[in-house]
Amino acid sequence: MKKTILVFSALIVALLLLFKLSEYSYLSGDISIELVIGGIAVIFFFVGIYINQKTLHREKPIHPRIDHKKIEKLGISKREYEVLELISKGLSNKEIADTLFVSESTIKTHVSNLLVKLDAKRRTHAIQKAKKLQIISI
Amino acid sequence: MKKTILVFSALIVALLLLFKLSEYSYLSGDISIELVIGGIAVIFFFVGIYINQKTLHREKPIHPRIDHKKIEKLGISKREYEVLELISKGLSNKEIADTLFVSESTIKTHVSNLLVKLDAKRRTHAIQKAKKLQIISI
DNA sequence: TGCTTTTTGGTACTTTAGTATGAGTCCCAA
DNA sequence: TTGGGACTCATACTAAAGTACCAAAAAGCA
Repeated sequence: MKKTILVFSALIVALLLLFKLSEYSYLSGDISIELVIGGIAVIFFFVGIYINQKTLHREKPIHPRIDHKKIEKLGISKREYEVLELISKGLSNKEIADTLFVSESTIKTHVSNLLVKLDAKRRTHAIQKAKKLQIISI
Repeated sequence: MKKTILVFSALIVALLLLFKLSEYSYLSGDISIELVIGGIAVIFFFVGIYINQKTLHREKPIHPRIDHKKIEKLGISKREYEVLELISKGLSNKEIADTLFVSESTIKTHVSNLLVKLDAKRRTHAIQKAKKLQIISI
């Protein structure tokens, strides 16, 4: 955040300096107005690229986004989704049960429902399908 | 590619138009030169962002590659790796056996060895670990 | 050619996973 | 207040998965 403010402050200063420069250049007749404008255009073009690069680098890791609409469409409930996430982390039914403070029977029910909803034969298959549907972010 | 050429052509045209506009505006005295330059700066700033956005989107999918050196380091053999890939696709031992034209016993042996080498408790855990180690590309 | 690793396969078990079915609780909307 | 969905849990099985141990081809290598 602080860096962003600094960059924008620098930009404003640069802009003001360019104003003065262009004014001076034009009045003195050394440089044509077209060159000044072209130069400014090029400079700000690359400044835009630079700024975008910097901000994008922090958004990249967020890239694997989950398709919440698809989860809804498949009729996967909140609890079932939690189970799905833990399955994808490689936990057993017992471990998932302990994590969510419920019995293993409950987890088995959730898993069975998940397999139907994801049209998967096994939990590994469910992982692969969920990943393909961009429902989970492995 | 064609789109890129179109965009750049449009940019050049826009630049030329701006030249003429600025010239006219300045001579007629309707708009101050500062405003023209400022406008151009802002426009090209966002054009830079736009261009960068477009080009970056095509570089993103190239990201997931597999670390062959890590596979070697873990002592995973060629056949074991094939099995690992099929596990990650959600196949059962029997299905893997049929795919590779060997018996299910053989696959069980391979899977057991894989679990030891990947330090995983289950096949789902193995998938997660292999993904984290960038050994497979789910 | 002898030695090692890989790949293959088997038997015998134990442990997880997954299915089917039924049922109780809670909450929310009609 | 009643019906439906979500969550919970249990029993009883069946089906995979995984372990342990052994052993023999096949492939690679020195």
